[in-house]
Amino acid sequence: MPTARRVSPRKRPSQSRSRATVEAIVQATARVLLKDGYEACSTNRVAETAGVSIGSVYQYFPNKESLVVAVMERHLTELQEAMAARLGELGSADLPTTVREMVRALLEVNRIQPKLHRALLEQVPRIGAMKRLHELHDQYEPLVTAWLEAHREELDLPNPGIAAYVIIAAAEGVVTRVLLEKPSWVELGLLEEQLTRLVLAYLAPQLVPPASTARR
Amino acid sequence: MPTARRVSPRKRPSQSRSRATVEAIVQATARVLLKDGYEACSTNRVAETAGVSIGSVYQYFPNKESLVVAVMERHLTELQEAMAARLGELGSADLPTTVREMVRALLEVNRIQPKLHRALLEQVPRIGAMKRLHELHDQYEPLVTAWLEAHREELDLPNPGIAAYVIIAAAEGVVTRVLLEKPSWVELGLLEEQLTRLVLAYLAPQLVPPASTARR
DNA sequence: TGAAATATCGAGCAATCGCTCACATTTTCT
DNA sequence: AGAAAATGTGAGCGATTGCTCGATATTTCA
Repeated sequence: MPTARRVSPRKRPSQSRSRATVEAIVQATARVLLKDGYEACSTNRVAETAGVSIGSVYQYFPNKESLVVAVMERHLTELQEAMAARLGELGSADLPTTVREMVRALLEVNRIQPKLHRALLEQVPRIGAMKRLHELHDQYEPLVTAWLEAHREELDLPNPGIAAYVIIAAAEGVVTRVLLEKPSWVELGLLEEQLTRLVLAYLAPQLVPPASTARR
Repeated sequence: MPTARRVSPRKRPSQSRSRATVEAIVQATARVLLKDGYEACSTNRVAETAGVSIGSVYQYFPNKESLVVAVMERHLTELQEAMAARLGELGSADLPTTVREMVRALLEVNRIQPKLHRALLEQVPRIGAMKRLHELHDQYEPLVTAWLEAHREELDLPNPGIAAYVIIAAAEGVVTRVLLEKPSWVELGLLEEQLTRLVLAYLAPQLVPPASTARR
């Protein structure tokens, strides 16, 4: 009888040597994804790029998809943590200020590894890997909902849950698109202005200052 | 000397028989895409599903990607035409009414072949095919910009071009996401209400009715 | 009618894919 | 030290991929 059959092909790296291997593999996946896209991101290619044998890849990753998932997982975790940190700093200022702060946080968070972000958005198909992206959204939602509910009367919103969903989806839609198509707008601060107005106006139209007052 | 080498492998179908073949191929591509996803959408599979030999496929399509592009092209053309028709019907009512009409148009248009729409959004990678999707957006933009410019003073917007971009991106972001995640909201009419408010408030905060007035 | 144009066919090629496994090497632990 | 555990290796399997091409069938039209 040969060595016991391995049921789960995935193993956890315990020595520092193997942790470095896993690290190299994940980074290589990101690099290939960035340089040549998803279709070209074959397991053999990743192994070669990582300077590691294909066998080693399959010691820690059960299949091809899990490579991409790992990259996405990392990136999104980074975004999540950055966002959580920014939201934690949020004081109890008035509504316009708070909204602006949140918008600013969203914008800054979306500037972490923008090329990778773009590649992941544009290239990766399959809900399997993509689902994680929605989780990011799902994590903002209860926070925003709670915040809206706390200010329910002040805002007079019929349904905070739906409102939270709408503003998150709208903000993310705009940010994602602008980052892909008009990245310079972010630099110019145009986006911050417009997004703040979009969200604030939806939540509390009466608090929106006249447009001509807008900075720049 | 053998038959002249064909430079472009794509041929235009001239007889009705071949037009039917092309039709069958495009429909088969859509069907496979829908049923088994992008990865499973191989050329051989498409040919088989279309009830046509693989050779016939390559008479009219230069490569695999062009199959998916053809499907996307068709679908988006359909959406574009529907949208153009709806926008053409737009009367010269007041702002809130007009915005609501446009939102309604956007929602209805997005209900054309929703399953295919979803499959294309979720599955298809590669900017090559995806680029066409942005063109749809790009086509709304000048229309909305022009409309905003025509009502410039009434709205007091510093930059109609940016405003158009923002509301289109926001609306599309929300619609796309809701259609994928909460399709029932569309049926309930919730989305129409919220989107109208989102856009109207951004454009003219003073025209937004109190939230408690909202229907339902 | 019959030759040219158009269309269809499908066996099969070269390349690549994801992935396995028997074995070699390094590290850990007693 | 040496056994056991962890890690690394890469030739290569079987399947599939996108796609070609010579042969055949159908349509067009003078």
